Amino acid sequence: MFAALGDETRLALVARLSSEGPLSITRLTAGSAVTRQAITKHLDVLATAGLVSDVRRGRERIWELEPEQMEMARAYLERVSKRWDEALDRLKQFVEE
Amino acid sequence: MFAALGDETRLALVARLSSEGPLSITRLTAGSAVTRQAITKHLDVLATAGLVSDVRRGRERIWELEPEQMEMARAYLERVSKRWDEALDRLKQFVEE
DNA sequence: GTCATATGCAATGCGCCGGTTGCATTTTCA
DNA sequence: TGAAAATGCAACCGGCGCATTGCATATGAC
Repeated sequence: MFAALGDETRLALVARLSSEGPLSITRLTAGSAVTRQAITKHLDVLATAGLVSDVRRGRERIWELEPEQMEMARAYLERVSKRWDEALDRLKQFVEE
Repeated sequence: MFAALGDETRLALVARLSSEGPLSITRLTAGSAVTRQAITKHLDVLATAGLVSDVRRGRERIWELEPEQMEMARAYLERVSKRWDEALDRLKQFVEE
């Protein structure tokens, strides 16, 4: 899932969905430099990572964000940083004794 | 920097440094399935992303975490989720009016 | 000084990822 | 119904990312 966010185009898609709300594929393509097919593939990758989901509406396909997964990633990074800080504290204590 | 975290091996390295503290290359290699050279390259990638840093000590090279960058990533994810929630609230209000 | 340990450097190989192109399919609207 | 709009499907391709191997270099221990 970090891998999914690790591509410039995909991160841009997430950012756009975040600020502009649910959008169709063509709308998303209009704001990007690459082909509609490329956008579709990127959206599929994001969907596999659980970061977005889609809903059919007529002949178009509306994509929206799915913030739960990002929340998990956020919490993970927080845990790692915290464990590291604690480890450094222990190290400091050990040196000072 | 999400790309840096988006590789299994690299994320494992970050996790190990987080829990076990500063480690040398050979120590890190011992816990992994791949070659020392692969580990070195992964550490270089993480360093370029600002996630780790190294210090020479005698003939070995000690790597440690650099949590500031991870904190920035954490904050970014938080902002994105928040903006999204606000966007949905606005949408809901709009529909209800 | 010599040997083992820890790391550095370089060349190579291969698979996957990101992107495109061409065409088919579905849905809307006049 | 028929044309245009939105999307789906499939094949193809170039490059970069991950990993390995072989050898060179530096450092510590005896």
